[in-house]
Amino acid sequence: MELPVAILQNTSLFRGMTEEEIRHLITCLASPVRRYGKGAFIWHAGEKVSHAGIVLSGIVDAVQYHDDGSMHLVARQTAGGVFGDLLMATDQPSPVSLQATEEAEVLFLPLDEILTDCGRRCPFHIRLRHNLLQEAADKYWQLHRRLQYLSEQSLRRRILLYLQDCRRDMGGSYFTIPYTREELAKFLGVNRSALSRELSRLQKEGIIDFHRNSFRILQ
Amino acid sequence: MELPVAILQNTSLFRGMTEEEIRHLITCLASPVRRYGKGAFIWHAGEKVSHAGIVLSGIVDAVQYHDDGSMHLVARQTAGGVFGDLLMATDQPSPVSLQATEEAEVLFLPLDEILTDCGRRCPFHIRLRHNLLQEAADKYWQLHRRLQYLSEQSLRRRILLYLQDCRRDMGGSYFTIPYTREELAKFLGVNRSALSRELSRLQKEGIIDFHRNSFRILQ
DNA sequence: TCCTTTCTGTTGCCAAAGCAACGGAAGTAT
DNA sequence: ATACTTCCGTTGCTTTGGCAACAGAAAGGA
Repeated sequence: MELPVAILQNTSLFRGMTEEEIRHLITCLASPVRRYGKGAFIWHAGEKVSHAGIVLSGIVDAVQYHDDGSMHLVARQTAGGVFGDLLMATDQPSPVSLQATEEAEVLFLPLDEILTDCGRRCPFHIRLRHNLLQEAADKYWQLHRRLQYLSEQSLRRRILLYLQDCRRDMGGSYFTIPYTREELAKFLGVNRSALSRELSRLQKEGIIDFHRNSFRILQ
Repeated sequence: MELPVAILQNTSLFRGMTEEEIRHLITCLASPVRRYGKGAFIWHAGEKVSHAGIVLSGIVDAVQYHDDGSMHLVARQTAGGVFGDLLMATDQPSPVSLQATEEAEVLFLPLDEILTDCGRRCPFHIRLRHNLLQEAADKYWQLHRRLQYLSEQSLRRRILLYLQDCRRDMGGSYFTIPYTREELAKFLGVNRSALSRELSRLQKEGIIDFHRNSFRILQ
């Protein structure tokens, strides 16, 4: 297939490279592209992973199946998203399964080839490693932030902390959040109706203003 | 000072290298060693970080100071521990401060030199990069696991999930946990007395057995 | 050994939040 | 326009777990 190099330029791993450099690199790495049907598993939980994947099209989810049969969405990647970067680097078996929630095309990058110098001394190889490390670090701090929300003891403080972070990230007094109420409740680890109730209280008390997904912090 | 290469051999970053290789590498990287007095700050929150640090002696804590003046311990490293690995890799300013809780000696490794080939083509340079990525990934999944505890809605399930993981990690029906009650409560994000109460209930119901830090899961 | 400090378990009270159920609003397909 | 589905706010009831205070056990120092 024809590689959509334009998509790759906007991925975290290939950021800052020219189309030509990316083509060169993918040749160096001998990266295969695979297609997965809707619902197909890319890796199962418990396996060891040796590649990272870049989603070229479709949706790839990291999911966790619990003992009681319930399943939990850990992360979702769409076109341009990277997965497996934090799995291939560890010796541990994967705690999550990777599944194509919609039919998906994936470009795989083998860890060994990323780390090793390919012998042609491509300078973007260094850049790739830097980008990979950055991707891992960014994901770490993202998780760290979520952990801070869950560490707040009161629902009110969870909400306010989250909204303040949102405002800071998006800059501007009005901002929108990327979740439905149900999703936000799950993200903050609380009951949906309790979340709605507390949001209403905050609005009554003049601390925030909101409608649906649009929010504003008043004080 | 004389570098304690023996300590370094047991660190995650230099794992799998001979003493000689480590010496060579440290020369390559031109890694400085610094000493910090008790309470001294290594980095302040908000700064950008360009080095990782290996603790040679003493204690280095990653802490977070809240608006209300309270402070929160995020991570602690003692001799052989690595910090800053996940800070230097991101463009974001550091969300935590690094502080020497006890007088400490630290070996610093500059990110640029880790990523770049030093020109002498040392093969352990590759190994170092691999170890660094692995360290980052391991820390990520550790955080992920903690997040799973906090995502459990009931105290009972948090406790059981944690204890089951402990048993799995330590292998054997009896196991000990590395926290006091107070610390465990904070780790699981619950009130200490509520934790004690639930532990007692679990014991009364014959689900677990414990005394102080020694635990056993009965069913 | 004795004193002091820290750690742990226990209990009563109460507020915060989970749960379930309902109804209206918004969005989508026919 | 209508029917249907999803999303959101509201409310009453109930439970969980936070909080405070106390007492006994363990640990550490003089």
